[in-house]
Formats: sequence, C-alpha cells, structure tokens
Amino acid sequence: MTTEPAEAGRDPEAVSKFVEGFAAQLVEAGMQRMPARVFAALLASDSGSLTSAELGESLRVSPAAVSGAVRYLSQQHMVAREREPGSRRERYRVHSNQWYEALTNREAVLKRWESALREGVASLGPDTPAGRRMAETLAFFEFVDGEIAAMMERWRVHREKTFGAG
Amino acid sequence: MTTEPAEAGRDPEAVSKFVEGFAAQLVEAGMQRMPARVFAALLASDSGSLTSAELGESLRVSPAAVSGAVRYLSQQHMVAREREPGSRRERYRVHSNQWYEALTNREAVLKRWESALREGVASLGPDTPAGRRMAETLAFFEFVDGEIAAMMERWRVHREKTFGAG
DNA sequence: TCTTAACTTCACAAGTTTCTGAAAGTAGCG
DNA sequence: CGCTACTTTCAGAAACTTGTGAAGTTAAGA
Repeated sequence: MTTEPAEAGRDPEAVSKFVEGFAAQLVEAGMQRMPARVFAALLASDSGSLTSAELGESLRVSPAAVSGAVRYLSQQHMVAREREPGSRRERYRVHSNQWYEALTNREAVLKRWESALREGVASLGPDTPAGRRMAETLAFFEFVDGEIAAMMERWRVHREKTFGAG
Repeated sequence: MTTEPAEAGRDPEAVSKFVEGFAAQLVEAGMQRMPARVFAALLASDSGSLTSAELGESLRVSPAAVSGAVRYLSQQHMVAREREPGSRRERYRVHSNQWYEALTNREAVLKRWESALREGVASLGPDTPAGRRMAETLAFFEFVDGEIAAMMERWRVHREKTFGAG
C-alpha cells in the first residue's frame, strides 16, 4: 500500500494553488523557497501535520529537500517534529495558534541589530551626528522590543474573545 | 581633483567596520548584500547623505552596483534621492528619524499575506479545520496592522520626550 | 545647440544557492 | 541481533543571483 491520502475530500488543485501562492509571498518576504513551500503545505493541511512522505509527494520533491526544509523550520520554531507512536515516521506540525507568534520572536534579530548599533555609536562617538542618528535608531528598536511583548498580550485577550479558548 | 572627502576627521577603518557589520545583519534578515551595504554606509555618514561616487569609492564597487542598490532602497522608502542644485550629481539620503519607520511599513507585505490567506480560507472552506486555522492567522495579521499604527504614535511621543523635536 | 559629467541599462562572467540521487545513519520490531 | 523502513548527510549538477564593463541616456552649462 502506498502512502495513504491523509487529507481526503479536498480539491488538490485548490490546495496546491494556495500553497504555491502563499509560499511565494513568504519567499518574497525573505524565506527560502523550500521551507516556504513546506510551511504553506502544513498550514493548508486539515490536521495541521504531515509526514515527510506526504510532503514530498504533494510538493513533488525529494526526501532530502523535505529534510532540509524541516530542519530550518524547526530551528525557527515554526514547526514541531513529532514521532508517530509505533512507527518510524515523523510528523511535522504547525502549532495552529502559535506559529505566527514565532514571527514576532524576531527578538534575536532585533538584539543583533541593537548590538551592531551600540558598537557603531561607541566607535563613531556618541556626540557625532552619525553617532546620534544611530543612538536614536537604537532607542527605537529598544522601544519596539517592549511594545511587541505588550501587543502579544493584547492579542491573546482579543483572540480569546473572538475565537474562544484554543 | 578627485572626489573630495565629504566625511573628514573620522577613522575610516572604524566606519568601515561598522558598515560591514551592520550590513551583515541586514543581509541575515533578508536584505540583498549591496543595498544593505549602501544603506549602512548612509546610516554611518555624518551628513546622512552621500553621492553615488562617494558610495562607490568607500564600498569599492562600480557605479552600476550603486545604481541598482539605490533603486531598491528608494522603492522601499529607506532612502530619498535628491539632486544637488547646480550639479548633475545625485545625493542619496537616509531620513534620520524616519527611515526605521519604513521598517514598520511592511504594510504592503502584510496586505499581500492577508490577501493570500483570504483566498485560502475561501477556497478551502471556512468550516474546514484548515480554513479555520487560516482565518485565525488572518485575524492576527489584521490585528497587527492596527497595533503597529498605534505603536508608532506612541513612539513619536516617546521620542519627542527623549530626543526633543527632530 | 553642443559638450560632457553623471546616472542607468544591458549582456555576460563569476559566484552562490538549491535540489537531487546515492550512500550512510538510526531505530522499530521480530 | 539483524532486517528493513525511514531520515539525514553529502557531492555535484542545474538554476539563479550578483556585480562588472561598456554602451546608452539624460540634463547642466557654455
């Protein structure tokens, strides 16, 4: 028996159209192509999770490509890997209600920008025009850090009201 | 007479170190290399603006490369182009206090994601599990749209207090 | 109107990234 | 303890990206 269709009763054409379209947007925003396609496929799956074989089949790519994409996505905390009990297959899962919170966990990125700017202020001098510009930019990022945390708190409240407990 | 040093009295080594380091962070975050370097150079300049020739010289790249990078940056509203009066040179300027606001003008990006998700909800059906997941993701992005606008308003107030009128 | 400084566009070479098939590694299950 | 199903790693081919030189375009100033 070949891989069974975990997602029956859906128009594969419509699914594929969404997957490729959404992936294209992610690519445009800077994500690599294969991770973007894998992620979009998971997002469009009813169960929110697919096996490596299912991903390879529906995207028409090799297991190696799936492996690489999934490694990237789990490093970014955008998918979780889980082992199917009593099987040697792995499933990759998008945390429905939390994946997009990972988008706001650009914290690491912000921190590195801040650190580069801090060095710049120090080495060019805080009293030079360039130093002052960088200091203000730095202040902005520090401000954003704090605001994002507060925003996510408000989102959780908002979400609760709109969608109920997830 | 060759291009005159618009930025005298600074340690070119220190400037270059900052430029390359900050550019590397921008690249990591998804920006192309040359736009990142050009942008970092502008950010590190005392006047906040450099000519094409100055950029080419300090980054050691051809006029063609500068041209391409600047086109990209101005499309992203990260730099403005201005013509030096009485000259055929152009200057490229980073709007000290507003460039990073362009970062939050990822509005176009968000809008395209939203539109892709809306199509997905429609084509997979709002009552399917996948459709519901996408609808919630969509709601999150719509929420973020509004929050970012409010956040920038708060930033302007905060900035005023900290740095005074810009 | 002509000259010429400055910017832009274009075709291509060099460099980088991405995906594949094949080989190696890992872990259920008998 | 070995077999086998699955996943990962790796070297290399193919596709894409990036930066260059050279030709083309624009516009300031005489």
